[in-house]
Amino acid sequence: MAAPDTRTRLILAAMKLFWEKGYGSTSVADVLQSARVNSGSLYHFFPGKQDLLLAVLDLYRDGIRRMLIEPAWRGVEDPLERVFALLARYRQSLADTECTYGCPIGSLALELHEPDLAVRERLAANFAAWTDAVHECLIAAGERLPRELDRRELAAFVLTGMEGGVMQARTYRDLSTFDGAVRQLRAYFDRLQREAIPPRALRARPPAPRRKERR
Amino acid sequence: MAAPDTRTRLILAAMKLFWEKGYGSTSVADVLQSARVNSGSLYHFFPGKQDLLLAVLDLYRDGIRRMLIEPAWRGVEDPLERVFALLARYRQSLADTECTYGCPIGSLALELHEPDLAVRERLAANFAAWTDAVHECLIAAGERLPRELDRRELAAFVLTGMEGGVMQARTYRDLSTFDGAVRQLRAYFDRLQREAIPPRALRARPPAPRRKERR
DNA sequence: TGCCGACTTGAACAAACACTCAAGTCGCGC
DNA sequence: GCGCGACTTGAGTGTTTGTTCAAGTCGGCA
Repeated sequence: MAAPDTRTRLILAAMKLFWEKGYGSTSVADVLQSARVNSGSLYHFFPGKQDLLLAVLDLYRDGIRRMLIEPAWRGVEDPLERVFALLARYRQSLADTECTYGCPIGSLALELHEPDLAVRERLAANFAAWTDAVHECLIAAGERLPRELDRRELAAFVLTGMEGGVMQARTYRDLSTFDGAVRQLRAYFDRLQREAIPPRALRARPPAPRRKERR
Repeated sequence: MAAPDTRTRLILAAMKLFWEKGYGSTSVADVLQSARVNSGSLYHFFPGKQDLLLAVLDLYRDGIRRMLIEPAWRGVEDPLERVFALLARYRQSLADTECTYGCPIGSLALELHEPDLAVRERLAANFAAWTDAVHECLIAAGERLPRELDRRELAAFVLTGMEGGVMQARTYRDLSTFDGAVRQLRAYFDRLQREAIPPRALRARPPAPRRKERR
């Protein structure tokens, strides 16, 4: 593992700090210190602090598959379980940090009230990439979900549930609302599946398709 | 309407600015200018900026019934429709501001990464008051929902859906994800209700709910 | 060897920040 | 009229902010 060059060191340091402290509360000096870089170098690579944020958001987006989604799906084949495996990953992140760090994109999305178009576009791209992954699962689930169900809308709703759950978990410093949100989401999925089962095949569907069953 | 005194003028100005720009991006000078107050007066009433935030959060909490929930429920008697009337109010707020201002509490909850206990407690109290209102509705719905349903958990899930929907609406600058989240939430509620209907009374439930009905 | 452009260094900058304070105004009880 | 405490005034505090820049290092190429 070669030592990362200055530019990526800056992006990685900014990524970490924006996640931990938010964008506004992270000073350029913080980033410089954490990356062990002088200010001149930063401004050699980036016109300003906001462009550093753009690079961070681009890195999130480019790495969302390899760093987030694929690890979450490893060992989970059932497409609907993959949706919940993704949520479990966020639960783990909350648990590891005593409910302080949740979804970096969501935090930034609500923190930034002055919405430079470039920033908003990248936030949206990150949300879209996340939603796409869930959407794939819902499509792969095929007829286990009602035919007339809007799968894209449901995928976005899963993101909604994750972000809202993370927000409450962080505020209460307690995982139980996050768990409750996941449980309600699962209850909804269960009902959708029950409804989608064609009557003649009722017996053919065991309660849990594969892997561990949890409620 | 008497002119508000200095203290409340400060709180109201801060409330507006924190909503529009967030806490970190609102300077004390902004508040002073907007409230037409000198800095000495502010520090006569409040030890510091954060205590101003505490006062704002207390005001939100104290006014949540009169200013938010009761207006949303006016003219809506059906308890389950009241849940969606509350969501409709947030939709209106997003629509009125071109999807820039959503839920002030949610924004603050994700913006503040350094979580002074006092601030977090008030954020939590605001969430709890909101959830309580929805909880009341779910209890008032009585047997229209499954008996074994955890009504408190579902109430928190409604908040989850609202906050997540607001977050995406703001990011995409588009109401459609918010609407989609509400639609999915309604689909879940519909299924819960359908399931709760005792079989012998199946014919007694018309598609559109009116006031509370006997089973 | 000499030169050039890519990159680094770190002091310096003005603006913005939250906050302080000595001086002053004002209404009210005596 | 007097004194006192509540409140106001606004210039001033020191610090932190994002950003600039002249000077320097260094590797590769002619």
